[in-house]
Amino acid sequence: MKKTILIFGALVLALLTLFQLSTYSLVSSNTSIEVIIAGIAIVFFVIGVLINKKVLHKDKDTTREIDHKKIKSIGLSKREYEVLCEIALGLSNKEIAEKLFVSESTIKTHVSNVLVKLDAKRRTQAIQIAKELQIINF
Amino acid sequence: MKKTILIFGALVLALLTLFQLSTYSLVSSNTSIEVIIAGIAIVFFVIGVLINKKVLHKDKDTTREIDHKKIKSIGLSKREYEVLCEIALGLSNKEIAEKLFVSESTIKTHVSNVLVKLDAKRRTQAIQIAKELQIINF
DNA sequence: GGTAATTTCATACTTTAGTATGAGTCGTTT
DNA sequence: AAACGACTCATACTAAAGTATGAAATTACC
Repeated sequence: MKKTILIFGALVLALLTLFQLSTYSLVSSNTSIEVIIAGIAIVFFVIGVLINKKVLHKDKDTTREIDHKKIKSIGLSKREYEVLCEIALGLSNKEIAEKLFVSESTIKTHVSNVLVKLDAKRRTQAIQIAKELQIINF
Repeated sequence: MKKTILIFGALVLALLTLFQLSTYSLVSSNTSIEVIIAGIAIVFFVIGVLINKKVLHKDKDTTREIDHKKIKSIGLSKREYEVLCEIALGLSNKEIAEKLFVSESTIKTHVSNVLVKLDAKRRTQAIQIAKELQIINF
């Protein structure tokens, strides 16, 4: 947050400098009017694009980044979360068991725990809920 | 596409007019230099923001809009697609049957057809595949 | 008007998913 | 050391999901 304020302040300063420089150049008539105006136009155009990009980029991030704090607050263990991710990829219990080198019984236990903690009745519903909680990537 | 070119042309024209107007105002000294520069700056800033917004908006649309043509090319019927969407929402066959006012048998038939057409072994995998094909919203 | 595709439903069956319970192991914490 | 949480596994069971097959009604299309 402090960084943002600092950058913003520097930007304002730079703009004021540019402003003064422009008026000075015009008064002293060292440079042609068109060049100054074109320069101003380009600079502000770029600034507009950059600011807009930053704002929209933040939006995209918040909708795609996974919320690790929420995972803990829900009470999902590391292994349970792993299983949840594999479920979301469309794997069966047997396939998950083979992928994680454990028995299918173990996966069933994990799945049951995940369903309880996410308050879901089925694995498909768990996927949906996990997505809404921004716990998994989609 | 023609519309875009037309708008772009109009924009360029408007900018040139503004440009000429600015230089004229400066030469005739009817307006203060600062006001003109500030005006130019604001106009180009806004233009930059708008253009950037349009470009990024298009990106978002392409990643989120569902591909109706692909649904047809896969061979999914209207009802089968409906069922697919309900599956993605995490509903069971029974719940889907109640929501669409048909029997569970019917839903099972539709689900089987969907799985074959999407080349999926399970409904969870069907969700994943449908997502990759940009057939359903996520 | 006939044909094809869609939608509907049923029955019987196999497979997968999910629940309940109990228990052993391992690492951490107190 | 004892207690705790996380991970593992098994067995036995119930519930859903998915397959196969056949068939009737509806709709769409030529």
